[in-house]
Amino acid sequence: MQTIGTLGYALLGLLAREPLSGYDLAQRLGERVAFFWGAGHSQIYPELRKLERAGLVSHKRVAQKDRPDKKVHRITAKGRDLLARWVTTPYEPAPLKDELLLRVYSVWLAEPAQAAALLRGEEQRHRERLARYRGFEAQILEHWKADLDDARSPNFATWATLRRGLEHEKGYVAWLGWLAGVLERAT
Amino acid sequence: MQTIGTLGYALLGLLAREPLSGYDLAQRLGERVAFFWGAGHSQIYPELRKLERAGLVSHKRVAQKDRPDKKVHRITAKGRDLLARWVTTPYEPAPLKDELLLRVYSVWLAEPAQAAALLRGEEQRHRERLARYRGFEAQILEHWKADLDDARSPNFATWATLRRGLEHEKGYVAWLGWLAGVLERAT
DNA sequence: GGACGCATGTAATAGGTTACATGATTAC
DNA sequence: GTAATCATGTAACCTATTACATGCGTCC
Repeated sequence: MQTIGTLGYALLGLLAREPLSGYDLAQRLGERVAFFWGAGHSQIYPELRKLERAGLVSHKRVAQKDRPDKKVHRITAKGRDLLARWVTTPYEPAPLKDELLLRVYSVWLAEPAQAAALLRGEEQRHRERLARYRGFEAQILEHWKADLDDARSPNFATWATLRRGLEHEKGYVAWLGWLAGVLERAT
Repeated sequence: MQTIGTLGYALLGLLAREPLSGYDLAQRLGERVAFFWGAGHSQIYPELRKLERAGLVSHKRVAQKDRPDKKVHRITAKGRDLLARWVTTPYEPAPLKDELLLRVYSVWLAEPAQAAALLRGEEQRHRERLARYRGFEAQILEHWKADLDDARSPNFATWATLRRGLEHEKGYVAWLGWLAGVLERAT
């Protein structure tokens, strides 16, 4: 029995909610769920084959009119069990990596005005992300209100991760605004 | 001319402040500066050789009594220039990866009590990290007060990254406490 | 004698990104 | 025709982790 990696659990976590094609999975890991994991399609397709060989997912080819065929992947009972057990497995956090913070660590060597411009651009990027997350939040509060105190509901779990994403973006925007302001005043 | 990667800039960023051995660099990237980057010694030693071949750092062997010799690395003028230019180079953020968030995304499949226990453990870990960062903050406010409004000072840059680290840990602790509470009440 | 901290490296493997590759259909 | 979206894959390369490997000195 081969051990499955974090990407595998990311795919299983998405498939535990709904059957999806490799393309769909790549969309979610490239854009929508991007506040806690990410992957490109070139990593996803081979990983799906691996999960299938391990009996954790199965697929069915589905013909579509007006579009190419797709392979719809479904999680198996075995896959669901493995995923459920993984959630509470003891864990060591990976060191977090943030290239922008790393750049700021050396910002004292750069022109303050140039650095401030870069940071204002990032502030804008994170404001947009925050707005997008607030949009998700509004939809959740509108459609899933009843699930938000039910720990057994997938919608509750989505809500929980989104709350963290929202706080992260809020804090990041505030920090970027503060730092850009300091650098602008230093010119 | 070879292009240098993010790890290379992490090492240059540390060496721009003070000369350090490979061992020292590994300490900082494994523990102290860990709120924005990380690396193990097996990655650091080869990378230092690479930076040296590119003329960005130089080293000098220093004998010590009671301890093995060490190689003290120093950034060159060329290295400092490259680092300063990199800081304001246009950049695309890497998707962030947080395995704990990924687990929470599937928490609806797990026993709430077990999940809550894992989260309380993480809450404790982050509380400790927060306390450590507050200790750094106290030292900075005591010794570097005069530098904190000088954008050209390395101490200002350290302070700026630490502020982000503090906010990150505060937000994480609050979120973990909230989520663990919800899961405990669901038992 | 054994564990621990200092100090430096290499080798094997796993994980991830970028580029290559193909092909259908729809909208402009 | 040509760009965009849907859809699936492979190959080459780079990055990062884990394990292997060595050796001195101090403390218990």
